[in-house]
Amino acid sequence: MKTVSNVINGYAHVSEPTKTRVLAAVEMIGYRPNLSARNLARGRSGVIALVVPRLEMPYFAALASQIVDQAEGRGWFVLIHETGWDRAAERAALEGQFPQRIDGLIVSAQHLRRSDLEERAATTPLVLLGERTFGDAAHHVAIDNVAAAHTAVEHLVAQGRSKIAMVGASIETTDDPRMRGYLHGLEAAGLPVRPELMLPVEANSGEEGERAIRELLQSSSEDLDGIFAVTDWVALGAMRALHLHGLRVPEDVAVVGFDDIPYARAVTPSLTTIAPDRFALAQVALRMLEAQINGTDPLAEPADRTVPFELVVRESTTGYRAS
Amino acid sequence: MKTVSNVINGYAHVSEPTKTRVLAAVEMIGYRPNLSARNLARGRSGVIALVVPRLEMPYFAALASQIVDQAEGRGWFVLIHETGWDRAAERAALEGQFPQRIDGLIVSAQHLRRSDLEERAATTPLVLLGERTFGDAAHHVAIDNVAAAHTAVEHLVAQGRSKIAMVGASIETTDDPRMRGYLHGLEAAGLPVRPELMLPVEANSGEEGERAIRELLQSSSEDLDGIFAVTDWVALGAMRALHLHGLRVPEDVAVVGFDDIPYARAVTPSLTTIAPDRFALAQVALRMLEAQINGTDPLAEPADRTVPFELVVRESTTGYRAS
DNA sequence: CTGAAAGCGCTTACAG
DNA sequence: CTGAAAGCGCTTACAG
Repeated sequence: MKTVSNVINGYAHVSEPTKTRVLAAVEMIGYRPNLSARNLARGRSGVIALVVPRLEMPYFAALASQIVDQAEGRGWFVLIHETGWDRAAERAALEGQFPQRIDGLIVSAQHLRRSDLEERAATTPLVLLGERTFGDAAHHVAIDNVAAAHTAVEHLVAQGRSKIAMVGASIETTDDPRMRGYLHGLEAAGLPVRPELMLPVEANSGEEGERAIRELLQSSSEDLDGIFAVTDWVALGAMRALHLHGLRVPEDVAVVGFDDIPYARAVTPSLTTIAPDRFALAQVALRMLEAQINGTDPLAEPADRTVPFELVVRESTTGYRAS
Repeated sequence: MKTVSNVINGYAHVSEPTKTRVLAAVEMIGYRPNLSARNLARGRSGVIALVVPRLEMPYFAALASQIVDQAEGRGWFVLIHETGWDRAAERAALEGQFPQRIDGLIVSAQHLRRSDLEERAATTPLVLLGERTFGDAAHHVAIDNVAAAHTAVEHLVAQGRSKIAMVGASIETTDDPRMRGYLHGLEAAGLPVRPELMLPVEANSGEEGERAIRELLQSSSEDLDGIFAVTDWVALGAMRALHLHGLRVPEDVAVVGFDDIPYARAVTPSLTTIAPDRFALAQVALRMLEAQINGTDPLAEPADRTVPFELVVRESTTGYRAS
């Protein structure tokens, strides 16, 4: 019994011939472990939860797709749970209020604050995703958002743009990393910071992006030639406002988005954007979770980990090529 | 023991006072059943698989989102599995080759044939989703695709369009329901069928949609004024080709898509499309699966079920309204 | 290195 | 209507 278990679980201390015999038997009868039983015996559920605002949003769908794939390899199931951008729902998820016991939790938080994490009662292993960092309050994985935003602005400057607006929901927060990257980018190019081009919106939606740009264009100062949108979705809205105002992309105004959702390459003009390395994001998040669950490094402090990103240049900044 | 179990599972034959006492105790100690143990005892895994080509595609993400939500209410987990549009992967999924035992299977098939179902060895309860029907070879849920395509064409005709192309991957199949709806639509309007406007593509992708329309425009007969695309994704590609050719949507050519993915309302112009009732789709699929799993109607023949759809009219057919 | 035994938390005949 | 007992398929000290 124990020997077979040792072989199945890849533990040491099994003689080579015995191992071979066990494996042959496994092969012959087509044995596959019953995960319910294993989890019952181990006191685990075998399930991790992935909490996202809305699975329907392509960025989260793509992320979920990566996590599902990679979790499968570890014998974990992924319970996908949606918060609908609601802070209360995010806090509830933090406390592990699921219809099923959960071994770990990956949360893509939108509204969570540091205090939410400090007040957290649940001890379920947790990894946070997303733009905001929480210092040592939780394990966290993301791209370097400051550098990414800087890169986006740098690219706009390289296209000869100098009046570059930024649109996004988190813009009023002084320490928002993407805004800091935007400011660094302007500074590095020797461009002045123009507060009237910093456009905060209620939410990172297409509707809000459209409204922000429309209002800017309708106001007196119409002289912008570049837009950095904090998500592709916002960028699509911005492009709609430009179009309705009779401005061409990129001839009049160049646009850069963020996320590289599938539609970024399907729209006309296709969208230049920041593409996070989603595979790495999923991989690192799962590793951090695994380490916590197995207690591999129980003393390890919560850490911020960074994964690569890439600027994908498309038509919204460089125009149409001959086809 | 048995009594508590009866109460928890909502079985009959428990006296009212006893029931109240049990429930009070449950409440007090915060008892929640351990699903691993329950499933082990019941000989189930508590997991159903949802097989889709690619979760990243917004249509499937939206569908998955519905199914995940509604499955949760039944105490089921959803294992999401991707086939990458590969027929072999779809067949493998049919045989239940998962890393975990599965109680049931919902498959959104792209390339499956009737023979694949007839040859199926696995007996895991199965519900198929998608355009194609399989007669009595399997349980199946979908919208009435013939009627939906007919509605799309009818709408184009109502906008004064008469030279209406259809673009899609399944178009060469004579019995493709959307093509039949397209033909009915033309016939009902007294319009001639013009084979040169029926554009088959390799896959329902943006790239293919774009290529098909570009080639049509480059050929001699340039006189089209309407396009019915079998998916929104294909429609986006078609709009790109029109744009690059200097044609305006909808002034020169009106476009109708299919699926109502989130981006249909974010693009410029926003896309008129067929919106399947996704909630109903998920609901019916789960009910059919549940009936099979519980053997509620073991004698029931596999059945085709239909759920509602709706035409959502947007700018790609009626133009921009004053904002 | 390996076997026998207990136990994980449920469900389900089986008595009563 | 309700309790005692066995069993679901694993894992894990515990002997040897």
